Amino acid sequence: MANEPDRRDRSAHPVTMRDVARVAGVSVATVSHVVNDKAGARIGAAARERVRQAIDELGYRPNMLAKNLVRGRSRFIGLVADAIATTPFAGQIIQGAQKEAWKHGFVLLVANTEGDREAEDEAIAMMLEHQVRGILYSTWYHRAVDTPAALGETTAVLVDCYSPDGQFPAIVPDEVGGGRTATELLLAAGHRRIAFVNAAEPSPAQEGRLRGYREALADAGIAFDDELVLAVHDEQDGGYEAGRTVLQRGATAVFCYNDRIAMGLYDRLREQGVSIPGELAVVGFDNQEIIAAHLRPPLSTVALPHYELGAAGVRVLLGLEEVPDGEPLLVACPPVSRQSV
Amino acid sequence: MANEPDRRDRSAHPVTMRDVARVAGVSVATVSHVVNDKAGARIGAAARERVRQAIDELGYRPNMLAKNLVRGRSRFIGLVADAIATTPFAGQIIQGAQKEAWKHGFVLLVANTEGDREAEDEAIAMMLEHQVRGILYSTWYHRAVDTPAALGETTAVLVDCYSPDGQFPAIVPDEVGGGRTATELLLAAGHRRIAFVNAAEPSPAQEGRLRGYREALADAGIAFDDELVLAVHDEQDGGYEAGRTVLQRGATAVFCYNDRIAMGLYDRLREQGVSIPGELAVVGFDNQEIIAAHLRPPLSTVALPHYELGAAGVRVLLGLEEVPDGEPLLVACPPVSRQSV
DNA sequence: ATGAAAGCGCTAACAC
DNA sequence: GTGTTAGCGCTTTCAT
Repeated sequence: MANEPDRRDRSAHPVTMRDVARVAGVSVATVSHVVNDKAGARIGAAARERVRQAIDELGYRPNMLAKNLVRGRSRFIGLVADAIATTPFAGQIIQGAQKEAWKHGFVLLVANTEGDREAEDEAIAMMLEHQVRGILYSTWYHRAVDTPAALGETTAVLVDCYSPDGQFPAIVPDEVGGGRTATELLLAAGHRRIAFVNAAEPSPAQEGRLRGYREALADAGIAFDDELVLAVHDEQDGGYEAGRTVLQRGATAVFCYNDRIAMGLYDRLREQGVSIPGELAVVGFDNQEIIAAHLRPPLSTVALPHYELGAAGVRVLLGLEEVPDGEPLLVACPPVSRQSV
Repeated sequence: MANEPDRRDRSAHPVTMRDVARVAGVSVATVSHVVNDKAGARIGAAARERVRQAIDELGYRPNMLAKNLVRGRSRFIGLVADAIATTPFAGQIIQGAQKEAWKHGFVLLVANTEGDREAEDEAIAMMLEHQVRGILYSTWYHRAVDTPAALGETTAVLVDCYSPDGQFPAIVPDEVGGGRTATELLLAAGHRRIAFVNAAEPSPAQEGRLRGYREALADAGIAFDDELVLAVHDEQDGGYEAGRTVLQRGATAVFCYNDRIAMGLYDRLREQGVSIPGELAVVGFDNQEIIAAHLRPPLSTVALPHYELGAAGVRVLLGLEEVPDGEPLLVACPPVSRQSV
């Protein structure tokens, strides 16, 4: 009785509930009941035991396709992203969404579209055909989007983006709060002449972070000095160029729009032999692990909450969390203190 | 006839084939045939047209759950990854896999496990229940893995990792070739004293790249000098420390085990005022976009082919591509020339 | 406490 | 050419 061939691992998986029922000497209904631990149905301990045994004797696995079909809805959540490969950000969104989805018994269907409208439509159609419970539409940086029409056919939630017409619930980082946090990191260290190297192109981040910077300054009773805010076009190169100006204008600290700008700035400072944070304190934004944690000295920064954005996205999608009226839901950007302040 | 409410976008999607059949005045079989453009079945142009019209009048979408159920297999491919969020690498694997899967009409089911065995088992079980066609098991850096038992229940392919017992087909980067490529980049620029700052911990990458380095040197008729190969433990910090030694030993070029080591090395060189590539040429490895493309000067490096790894993974899984006997399939690491050589 | 039967939306023979 | 029919694996009344 020990050298029976083990049926458990054949590739095709034709072990159905009926097989289990036959082996256990019960009906499929009974099997269904014990498999799902149905509350209402009382099954005798004996039968239950026989079923359990048959199940692992045969290596039975429920067939979700059938299960979902009969229930009319699947337990899939679609996630369409515009740039999975280019940044680590999308990965964090996926990760957050996946974990939260799992927690509620859902599975993620992922599609990358590279921002191509046709690919998006195709992805959404595919998800709809799979009867997804809803779709998370996400971008890798915070911005306004023009959503594909097909999104309207299901429950959709925008992640790290928003539609200007407020058609869908949206979840975005709190840029203003983040700008404030970054500035406060510097303020708390006693700095009063704090420069801000901002991006040049307008965006929710560019505007929001600036506003946060001004608010923090105002709260600290420091007059805003626009000599101290610079706008750069490139990231690393811009930071490098801005380095000199910042020094000339007598700043003792600088808040960089993002970590990459800080990275360029570091280069300039190193060349000029100015020490961080001794002679100039710097804080970044984004918390791009690869950069921030490994610059010399490690960069204090403010994190973009991508993981949380993804997680909140599924919560909202599942109706577990509310979003304010027409407004996007704001997720806080927490400070990450390292050694540059 | 114009103010009929548009049924197209109600969230629940109860428009079935039967509805279409009724509206078009045909049978469901006919609808099925036109929807699937069945080769064998000849449908009259008139009926075909009526069906088409009914379809978009009602906003009908096929129900994949039902379709897959009746066919016995789904068109899902599972991808289990150990670190989606921490590096951009996983994103590239996902992206490659997703695109290739799509091309063949498959959809990706993604699960992140953070390397936790229990999470892996759960993920695999879930995928199996969804009747996936197969599973891609991937890691974010090239290494040997001990595969979860449940993988054996389906077709599995290892991506960026391999099982020592060769139980599953595996696809990994060609580290030796990559090491060679990196070295040749330097050789081609006329360098003869080329240092190699390697990682200290043994790994396929650590061993393979070193071998490639030696082979390239040998091919160029340059004697191997072990004074010129350094082993560092940390990445950025290690590179920084190694900088001095490299200079002392009279190297005119250096091949860094990865871009992060190169990043640390850059810092040291900048401090000592040595110019790149004028006084010292450097090449990295990995092609971590964020770092390599934005260092000053931009770093020449060798790319890890994650995208291709993922794509090849699904091809192998689908039986579209063969892997050598017990060996992993090697994917080339192409050079990326920027300005540090 | 357990089983019979209907049916989820679709495909695939096989009739007509 | 097009319709009829029998399931795919499962859940779920409703009987017994």
